[in-house]
Amino acid sequence: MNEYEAIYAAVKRIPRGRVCTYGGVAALAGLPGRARMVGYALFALPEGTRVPWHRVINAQGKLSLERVVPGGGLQQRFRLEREGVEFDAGGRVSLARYGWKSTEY
DNA sequence: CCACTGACGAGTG
DNA sequence: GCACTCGCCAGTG
Repeated sequence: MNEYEAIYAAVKRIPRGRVCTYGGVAALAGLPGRARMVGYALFALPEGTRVPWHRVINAQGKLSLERVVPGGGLQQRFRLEREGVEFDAGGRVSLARYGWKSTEY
């Protein structure tokens, strides 16, 4: 299994209605400290690959997709809200409430 | 081989 | 809470 697949597998473990940080996904994938690799892998995510990528956000509770394509974060936000994840006035997610840890579930 | 870039994180001011 | 810097490492030219 290459590192990308390991990352995808880690993302698939995130329960519905929860979110995980890039660093968290990296750790689950066995790539501690390689948060950027997670972002790189998700950027190169082939369409058709069933991965809940929208549940992956940065440590600040923001949607990083917005950095790449302004406006693209709306789609991610909609998907999360549809799962019951709430956003604050700043458009950020409370990791204290929705952050997922591998020890749970 | 080198320089630069990037869905990031942690530390600093 | 925000802006900046540095460390991280695969891709790209």
